[in-house]
Amino acid sequence: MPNALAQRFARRKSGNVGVILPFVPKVHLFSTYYFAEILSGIGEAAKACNYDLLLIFREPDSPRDYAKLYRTQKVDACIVLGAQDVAEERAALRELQVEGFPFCLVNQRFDEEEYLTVDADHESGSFAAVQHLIAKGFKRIAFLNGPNAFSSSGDRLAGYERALTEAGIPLLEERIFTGNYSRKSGFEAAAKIFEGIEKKEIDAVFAANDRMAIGLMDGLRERGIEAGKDIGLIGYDDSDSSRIVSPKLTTVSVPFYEMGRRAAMKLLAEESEEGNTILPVQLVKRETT
Amino acid sequence: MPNALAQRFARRKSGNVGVILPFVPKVHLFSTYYFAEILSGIGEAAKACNYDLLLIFREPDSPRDYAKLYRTQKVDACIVLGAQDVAEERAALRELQVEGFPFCLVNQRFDEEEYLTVDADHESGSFAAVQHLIAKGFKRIAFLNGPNAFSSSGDRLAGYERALTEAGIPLLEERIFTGNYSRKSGFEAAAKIFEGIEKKEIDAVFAANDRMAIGLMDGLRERGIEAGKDIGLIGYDDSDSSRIVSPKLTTVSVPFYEMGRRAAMKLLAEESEEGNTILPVQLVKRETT
DNA sequence: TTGAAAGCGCTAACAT
DNA sequence: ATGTTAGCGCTTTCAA
Repeated sequence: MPNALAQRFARRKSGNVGVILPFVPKVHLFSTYYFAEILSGIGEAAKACNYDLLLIFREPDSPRDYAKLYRTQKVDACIVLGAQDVAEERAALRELQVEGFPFCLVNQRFDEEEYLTVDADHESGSFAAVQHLIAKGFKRIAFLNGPNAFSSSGDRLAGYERALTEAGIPLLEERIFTGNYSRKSGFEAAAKIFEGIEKKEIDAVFAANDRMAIGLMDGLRERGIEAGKDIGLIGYDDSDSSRIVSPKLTTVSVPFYEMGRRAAMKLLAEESEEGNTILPVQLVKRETT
Repeated sequence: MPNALAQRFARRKSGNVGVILPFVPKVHLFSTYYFAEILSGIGEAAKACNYDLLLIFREPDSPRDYAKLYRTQKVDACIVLGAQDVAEERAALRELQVEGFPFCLVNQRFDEEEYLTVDADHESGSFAAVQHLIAKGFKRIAFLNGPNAFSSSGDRLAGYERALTEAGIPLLEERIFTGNYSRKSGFEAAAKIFEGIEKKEIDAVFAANDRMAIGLMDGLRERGIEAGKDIGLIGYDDSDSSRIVSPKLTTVSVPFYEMGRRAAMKLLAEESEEGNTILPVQLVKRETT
């Protein structure tokens, strides 16, 4: 039974793929459907390619020294989850690129850069969601987006705008709200969105993820507004919660598991695709529309 | 910047803690609150002790050769999640013990064995849950348990029995049902439990986890029975879902994060406790009771 | 206190 | 094809 440590040392290959997990304050990290699915997908691919999975928990204070993982030979490649478009992240990723350390981003793009990326088509997903609301007769559609440090937020905004524009519905600044993808931020957005509903300026909401949509549902319910009855509501992710909540949430299904799998494949498989992969998403119609 | 591979090779220490994850068919593994929380807790402790986390995804067909992980020096210690009391598992763990390979079980005990273990007090949790139902005036309390390959299932049964016995309520075999902790199995149990409700033989249900409780809620709703109104219902785990579902589920909160952290500490910290650690759980009263 | 050197268990290059 | 050996980058022991 060969000693993997000696083997890897002699080969100068760690045999590990690192999975870099973002720090999510308060919420224990994996409590989100999102990471869980991606991680499982990565796990499948890694196993198939005979790699081990090293989990890297980022910390809030510590610098993002991703390159160190490669220099110390802890990993041969990394998958970066929850990367954000902020200066420090850009610098850390750029360093990897310059040094030739292989990595792949999941669900995040940096448009000017030529990074390996696996993303989902959030522009189309948002377009389909908003188009569905329009088809259901809603005309004053608000949008509760996430922080724009995530490319998916920009993609969703673009899809929202395109759907409205194609339908000839004016695009109003005051119908766009920003949360941080947490349930709490959705709950808090209910105050302002309720005002809009009262003033007949909002008759439906498209939220950028299920957790915010569910928080919003709760916040509106406290004010006597029932999603699916008094207003239309669509979430995003098709998480377990979207099926459990009542009324059941119309949402957009994202192939997170497959995204994780493909990201790992890009790094580890023999013949792998280059550049950016974009996977399709799908609207799932339920009771809130 | 020292080469960790060379360092570990020279020291004959991998610097890795393995986390052995059970294979859960169909359901992508982490989609459960349970593992997510435990894993985060392990991550915190591992980082504090300067260990890296190696994720080991078990496969359905492959044998449980845990010892190989140590022999090949992939890990220095392991935390076993979702261990089951079946022959193959017992043999694999016994081998680790005999060889002196350190490991810790989470949420599972093997009573005759002296393994390092971190568990929660499910007997007390179940007792409190059933006692609460009794206090609410329910008298014909059914129990939807999980498979008895898990020690927690046995613990919960014991708590259920003790609460009934102390209240002088007869223990009836036909009020005990078995699922497999999946939402689907809860949903399916609704058929038989509905019969019991119809016959006035059941007026409340204690389910061994939230997912089964929620599946049961849905199944009963299809038959016109509303949890919290027509029957009492208690789940277990205090997962996110229990708060999202409506009516909100009364449940038992388990410190999964802390359990993971403590398990890792037992293996990695300088001065660490021996044997079995049992952490308290807490009843969380919500709308279904 | 500082420095030199053997050796960890493999791989890979080379020689047979 | 098969066997031999240097060397991977550290740690640790032992000598100076």
